[in-house]
Amino acid sequence: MHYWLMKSEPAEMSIDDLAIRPGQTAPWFGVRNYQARNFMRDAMRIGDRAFFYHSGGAEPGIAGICEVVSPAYPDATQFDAASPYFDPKPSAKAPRWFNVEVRLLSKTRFVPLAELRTQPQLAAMPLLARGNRLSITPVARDEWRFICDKLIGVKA
DNA sequence: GCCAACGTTGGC
DNA sequence: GCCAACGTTGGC
Repeated sequence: MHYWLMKSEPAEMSIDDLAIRPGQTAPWFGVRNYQARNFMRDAMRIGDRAFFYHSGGAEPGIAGICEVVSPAYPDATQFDAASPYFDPKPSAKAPRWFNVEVRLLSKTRFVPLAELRTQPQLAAMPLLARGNRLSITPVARDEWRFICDKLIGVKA
């Protein structure tokens, strides 16, 4: 199993929005970055865990824990001219963008980005790298355990 | 609202 | 294939 961190702007979809969806499940559509797409398409597996991270809001940070519940499949919004995520270049035969689906496992104590930055054990996280903008980043097993055990207070 | 950092585009 | 220009992300 692999671990991830997935960013969502609360205005787009917050942890509470996810919590009230049918099955507490949502497609992670709208990723338009090749590196993040490749993580979803090539590396994510059903059963992988991910931190649900709020970005762009008043206070960024980890808000919950999710589980990957589907393989990656073509992101429908790339074909939808009415969607802000519309991309004219891909075709149905050659889709460019993919998404998995995630299910909420638990809403957690909110762990602010500023708190993550103070932890030496987490210094290598891509999330904390200077200038990082990737919306999906891998989390190492020991980083996952540390955040769950020491910061959130749940068993990893 | 600002701006640093980064990815993408497109002309050559 | 290079690289300047542009658009976007996201913390502050």
